[in-house]
Amino acid sequence: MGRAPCCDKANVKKGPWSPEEDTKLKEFIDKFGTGGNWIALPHKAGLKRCGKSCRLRWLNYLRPNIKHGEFSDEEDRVICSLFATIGSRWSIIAAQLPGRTDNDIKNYWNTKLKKKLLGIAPSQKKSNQQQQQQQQQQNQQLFFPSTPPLPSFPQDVFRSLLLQAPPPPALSSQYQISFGGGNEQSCSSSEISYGNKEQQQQQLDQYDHMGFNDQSYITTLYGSAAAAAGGAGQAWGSSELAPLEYDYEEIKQLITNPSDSNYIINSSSNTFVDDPTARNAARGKMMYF
DNA sequence: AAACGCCCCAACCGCTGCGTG
DNA sequence: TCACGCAGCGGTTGGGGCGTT
Repeated sequence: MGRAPCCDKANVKKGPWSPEEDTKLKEFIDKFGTGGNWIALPHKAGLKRCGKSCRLRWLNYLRPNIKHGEFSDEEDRVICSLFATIGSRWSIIAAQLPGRTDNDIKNYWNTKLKKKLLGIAPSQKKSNQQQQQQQQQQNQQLFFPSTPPLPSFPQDVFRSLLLQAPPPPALSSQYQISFGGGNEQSCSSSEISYGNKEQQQQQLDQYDHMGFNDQSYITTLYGSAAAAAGGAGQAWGSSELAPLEYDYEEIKQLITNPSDSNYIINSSSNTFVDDPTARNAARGKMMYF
């Protein structure tokens, strides 16, 4: 049996909000707040809407200081760098952009920024096959994005470094492998280089089989390193974003000196914590793409 | 002017995690 | 420990707007 519906679907209005409904909702919340109970709010406010719908309308449109309109280059940069690091965690990304909502950013990414990054002109007519090819290219590029521009790394040298890196003794072997990073939560600069060579080699082989290459690993590390440098040990919300301009020597340092711990973003407190459970959970999402 | 197709975005849907009894 | 209810989140959808034919 499924979950009980949050409201009586037959008696709630759906679709676009009218100005009158907006006014009712805004005036009610201005006066009484949400009371921490969105389900009860529409009834109290005299709205024939589902509580979830009210919440969404308030958060995405009515609440104060919402910023609409064009995204700046700086906002683009923040979105790109965070997407490269944590993937489609829109709420976390939105927390870095005052006035922007997760929905806004998600829409902006899906409709504009992604295409902008990939250099896709709008309204290009494509066959199904072309569309499939483009989708594959997009998947490959987006999880290992190339913006901001990545330095060029010698692939064989990187693989060699990766396999030679010493495992930090404190870490349990079951958490030692972490490739990806494009859409998982782990944000350690050096966890990619940790321990167990056999498992690492297996993972490398697996990624090779999936069509990723060593440049992808570099890209992954690049994103993770930026996040770790900017946020490790600090409250995520208050940390300055790290510059992304790591050169090869810096990346090499990060790989060969795995001195910091593994950090996972704690999504409720927006802090970095060393949490094996969370890390393991994040790992489960790694192959999602 | 009409038809068509694409784009964008507000809103919805369903899932997950957390708090509570 | 379990079930339940809720808030929050991310993916998806539908329809209006707009450009093109």
